[in-house]
Amino acid sequence: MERHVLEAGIDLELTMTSGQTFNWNRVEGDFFEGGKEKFYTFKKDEPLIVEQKDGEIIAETPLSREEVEKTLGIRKDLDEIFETFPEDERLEKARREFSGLRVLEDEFFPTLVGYLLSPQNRIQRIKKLHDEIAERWGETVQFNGYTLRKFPSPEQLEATEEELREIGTGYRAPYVVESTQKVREGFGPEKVRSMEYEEAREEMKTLHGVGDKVADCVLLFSLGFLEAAPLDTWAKKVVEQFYPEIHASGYEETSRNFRKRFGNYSGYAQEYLFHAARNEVLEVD
DNA sequence: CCCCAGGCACCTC
DNA sequence: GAGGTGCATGGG
Repeated sequence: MERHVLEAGIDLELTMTSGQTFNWNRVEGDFFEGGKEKFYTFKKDEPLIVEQKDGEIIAETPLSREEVEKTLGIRKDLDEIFETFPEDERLEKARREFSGLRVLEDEFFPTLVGYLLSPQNRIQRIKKLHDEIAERWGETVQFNGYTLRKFPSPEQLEATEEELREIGTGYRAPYVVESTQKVREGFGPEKVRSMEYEEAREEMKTLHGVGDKVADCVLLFSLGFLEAAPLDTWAKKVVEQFYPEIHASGYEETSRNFRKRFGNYSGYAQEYLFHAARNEVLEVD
């Protein structure tokens, strides 16, 4: 893969395709679309933020480091983050291989729905289902001659369980129906954000379809909890194989051990290890 | 036909 | 809290 690392130390291509986000789309070779009226282009190797309103482009701004970071929700230098980790050859190897991989802070609701669809599913298929929901319930956005769909708001996503099953969500359909209902009724990210991490995870788990792992994903990828380390099948394999002293019988205890070892940016450690394992830079099993 | 995929809810004990 | 089971769907 051709790498293009921005001045801010972000490899957008790598980050957007790493499996953490379902909210961004490639429009043509070099475009990504966000959930808002903002778009990115790398045309002529000049990264731009393109902002528009009602289909009209109102601003094309060269990507300054600050703007990139603000728009993507990145608040911390990668160097500073890695400095907080203990000496670790696997993390260092992963970083050499995937430098520029960052953790984004996406919008809460689209992220929540994405991970509600994630249990026992493939990443590509989660993305497909996420797009299908946008297609059926989201409003259209015109951009530079393209017609795109935004992911629906909780109010717009008035889908029945049967309708969601029709598009192939399977047994996860009621997760989306019931959790969307709770968000409409006031379950909001603000309250969760104000909590301490472990309390926030418990709060997230009051939503139907949100267990430990999905809670950690939503906390890490949309609510700014960089200590949240989702222990998915890949992370578990890495832990069992390379960090047996961290491994415990239950999710909660393993999570505690993981955070004890890797600290306040455990989410980053997980993301690099996850990516390394999934791409066979770390050989598991 | 089989097995598996960013797990979860629900049920026991 | 720990441990087992059923679960929709699609791809290999």
